[in-house]
Amino acid sequence: MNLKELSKRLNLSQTTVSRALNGYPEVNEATRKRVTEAARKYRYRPNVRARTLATGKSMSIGHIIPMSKQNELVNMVFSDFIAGAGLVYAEHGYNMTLTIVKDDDELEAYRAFAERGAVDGVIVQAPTRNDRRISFLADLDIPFIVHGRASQISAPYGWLDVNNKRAIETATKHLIALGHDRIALLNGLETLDFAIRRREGYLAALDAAGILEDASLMRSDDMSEPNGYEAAMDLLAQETPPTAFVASSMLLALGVKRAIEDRDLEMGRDVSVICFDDDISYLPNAGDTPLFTALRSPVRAAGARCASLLMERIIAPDAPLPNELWEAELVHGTSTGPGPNA
Amino acid sequence: MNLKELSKRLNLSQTTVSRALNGYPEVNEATRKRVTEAARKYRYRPNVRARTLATGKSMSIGHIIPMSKQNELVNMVFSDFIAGAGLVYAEHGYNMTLTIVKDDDELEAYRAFAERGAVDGVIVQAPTRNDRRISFLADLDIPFIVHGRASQISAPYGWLDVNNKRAIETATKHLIALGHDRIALLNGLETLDFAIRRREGYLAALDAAGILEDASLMRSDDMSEPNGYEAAMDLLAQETPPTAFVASSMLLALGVKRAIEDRDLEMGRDVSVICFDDDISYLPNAGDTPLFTALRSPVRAAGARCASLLMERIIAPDAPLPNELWEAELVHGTSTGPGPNA
DNA sequence: CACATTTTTCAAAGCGCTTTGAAAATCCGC
DNA sequence: GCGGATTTTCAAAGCGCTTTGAAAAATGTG
Repeated sequence: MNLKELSKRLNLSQTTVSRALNGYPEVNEATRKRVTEAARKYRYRPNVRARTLATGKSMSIGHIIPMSKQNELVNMVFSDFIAGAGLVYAEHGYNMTLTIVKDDDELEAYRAFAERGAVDGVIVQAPTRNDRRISFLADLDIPFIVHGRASQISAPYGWLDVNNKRAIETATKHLIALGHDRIALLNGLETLDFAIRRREGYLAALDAAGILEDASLMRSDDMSEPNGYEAAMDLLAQETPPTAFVASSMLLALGVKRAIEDRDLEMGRDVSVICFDDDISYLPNAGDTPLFTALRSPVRAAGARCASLLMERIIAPDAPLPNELWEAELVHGTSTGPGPNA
Repeated sequence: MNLKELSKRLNLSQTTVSRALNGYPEVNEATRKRVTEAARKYRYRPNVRARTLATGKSMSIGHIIPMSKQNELVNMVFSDFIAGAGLVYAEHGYNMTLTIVKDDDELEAYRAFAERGAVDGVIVQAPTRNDRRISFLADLDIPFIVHGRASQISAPYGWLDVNNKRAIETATKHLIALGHDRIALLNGLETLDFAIRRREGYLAALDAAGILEDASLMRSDDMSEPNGYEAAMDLLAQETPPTAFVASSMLLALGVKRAIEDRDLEMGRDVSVICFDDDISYLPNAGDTPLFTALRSPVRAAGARCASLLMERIIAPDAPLPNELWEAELVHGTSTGPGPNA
């Protein structure tokens, strides 16, 4: 059943039927009722392809997930992020167009989205320092919101970020206050902006305490459990192993925990661990006393908020660009305890 | 730059330009070259909305992710599944339309996809015993593939499933062979078909060994780490605690592991754990000797295969419905050891 | 009741492509 | 160099909606 048939059945023009259904004021309430009832009766549903062509809006938001050949892992954070975003889209009548691309094709995928009119806006995730996507999208003139920031980009753009530097600075200071001074950093890939900021936070805390940085205590890799394990095993095997770890994700921290146990040590007593916690729904660091002492910032909420900001940008493209910096919250778990200087 | 402008620039009709670009044979190679070059030069990209309207195909596959109010967790398996599927879609020029819906709106979301022509096919995940979506989609006459099966549905439909019963039967038999007879089952929600099959496998193995089933040893809940922990803590506190666990996911197994350690026991020595392993990329149970003894079946590969099957169905809707049953592979890890009867 | 206003409905154009059916151009053999 | 076959190009219709600008109907006013 399409509009033509429906309007024929009703002895009305397509115009009137369309307007009745879309809530335009210039239609008699009696006929509107007649139309909506007929629409229900005949199960009329406007064809979305025709509608998007006519309106010029695709009512869809693009998310592009790059998948590298080296690190085949799709960020686990991602699924919670889109869960948050997706619900907001739905509330606004939008849906989400997801594209998984090999790394090299990434920019091209954004361009395809924009120039072919496939989506009305996009979300950029995990920006690098000087992320090419940002100016690229600005040139394409498509609304977008960055989850994170690209510190080397000066031109304004809309973003929502966690204060990664302060979060990790707080984490590190917490360990220092507990009496640790050999503190390892297991960071994410430092091509990513957030990882760089986290390192800065780590270094700032050491510096404030007069602790010299030690390159051998800093690692940077994909934030998977095995990588956390490997790095921790390696570090714990040093002559003077670290007494504490700052991990950039809960998965890394789980790897560290496994390494600690493998060496017959106890987490929270022999070795302290603090991590950044994205508050993933199926891997929660929860309870009255959570497993890990952590800096928590829920990624699902961030997804929802990014979606809202994007919706607003689409509605009002000339409004000032939103910039939001969220603070992570320190939660006390069982993974930290007094260090050698306590 | 749209088709009209481009063809004007080239002094050709829209027909010819369109055909040249879409590789139709009835166009002179010389003009085709001229057209493709001009298209590149002017960065012409066909508008996807207009194209989908004209062709009647949306070139998009729908995935619907329900999010319950009770258990707010988005299945973790899901993100690896779509990573596999997404790449296959891309190869075929399709992309993925994702909708996150509250539970109640789920069927309606499928209907919207189908009747509004938003997608050319859908994937159904995590079917229940008598999943309403299957007949619903069959009625809507839209190509679909089910990841899993709905055992109470007799009408044919396309599916790809893991032999869940045999996998868990093998797992349980493995534990029995090791000398265990008090074996707990931590299952997923038994509204889901795969969970029911897994329980059947568990019971079949017990039965074959003449072990009486014990309802107090069987749990069923969301497959999250905390649920695994809670269930295991509870079970290990019984007068005669189980000496082995069959866990329906690696997250549950991780929870079990934590519980075992909390009770100062050692996994693989005091208590054995075997799990179903979806081989999630960022939470791998890998290495020469993986942490968990497990029945492994990679979910990303399943996603890719489901996508392929769906592409085939779209191309040839009258071909026989594909049904594929995959066997899980037993991998030996450190989490199992001899039981009391060894 | 005639006229101006407002409300309601309509026919037709347009969104940017693909595709049909026909016309124009080219080619071929004799 | 001519008629027929073939290759190449084209104008126009159509996909199913929304939206514009105008007409028709209803309402109000003096």
